[in-house]
Amino acid sequence: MRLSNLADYAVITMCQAATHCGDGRVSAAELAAETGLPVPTVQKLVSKLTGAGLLRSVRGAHGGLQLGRPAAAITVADIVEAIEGPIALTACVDHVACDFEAGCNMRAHWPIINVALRGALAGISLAQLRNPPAARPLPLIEEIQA
Amino acid sequence: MRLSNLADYAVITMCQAATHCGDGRVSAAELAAETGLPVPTVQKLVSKLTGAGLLRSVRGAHGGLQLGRPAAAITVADIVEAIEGPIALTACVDHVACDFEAGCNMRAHWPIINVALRGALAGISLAQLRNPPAARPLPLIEEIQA
DNA sequence: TCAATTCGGACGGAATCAGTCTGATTTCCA
DNA sequence: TGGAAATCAGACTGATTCCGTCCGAATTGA
Repeated sequence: MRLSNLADYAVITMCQAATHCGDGRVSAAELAAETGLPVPTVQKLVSKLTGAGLLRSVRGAHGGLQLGRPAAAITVADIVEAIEGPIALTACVDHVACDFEAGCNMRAHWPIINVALRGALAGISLAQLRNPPAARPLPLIEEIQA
Repeated sequence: MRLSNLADYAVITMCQAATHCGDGRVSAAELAAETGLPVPTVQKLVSKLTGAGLLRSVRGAHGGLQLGRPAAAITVADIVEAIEGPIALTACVDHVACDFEAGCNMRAHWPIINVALRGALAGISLAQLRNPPAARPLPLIEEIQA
């Protein structure tokens, strides 16, 4: 149920990249130095984030990285999905057959849980991360149901 | 971001145990046979579930297991927490120091995400699992924010 | 007192993940 | 146009965690 370390690092890295938004390009080595993460790890993250379109890389001398979209258009859900793949708590939602379906009535319930989780992650943009969170937290699902 | 297999199995096992609610006691071996899970695995699950109070075990001859509370008072969140510990996506919410706090503004945001996730799991009781889910799914967090 | 049943901890194998390294590609400058 | 610099991209190794299994101890009913 824990987020992988790489996904956690990716959020930190993207957050740091956003602070260089107006500075032109940033190298992966700079991001590593500023965040304290190992350089090869940041390179690995950057590779996946670029593939997902969240970062845009320019190779060659004086190359570097920049955000692929405005910070407000990048959410935590986007970053997590770029590193870990689709956001889902169980494999059975990925259309993979489950060996224990006989005694399992959860199949119809997991999508609801997954949507709630993804919604929570998608509700936080990179732009919001640079500011303190809203004073009023999101309502609880329990309160909504009541 | 995936639920561990054991947590998934625990939900299935509890669901099966609930079907024996009126039959007195059930042995772990019976639950294993009905769900198709390995017997030792079910025993391990039962041990943790009993420790959390979700199951009640009676030792000795003609012993067995029964629900520790009414099915309506046991939620998926309870089961998952019994197996995996507190529901949280990142370690930093557990009051564990994070090495990368310098460039990390996520600290204030994770509790919101965690609460939303736990709420989604806590909104589904064991009694509900035996019936098809409500026709109207829960609202998306995105819709709530709008 | 004996037999049946469960609980608890310890062990081995497997899979996944984090981290490191080396090679290929691209661009700028002389 | 050629060389050099800086970057990205993929493959590999080591370690951690997790799953599944087994065996001994404790408890209860006959």
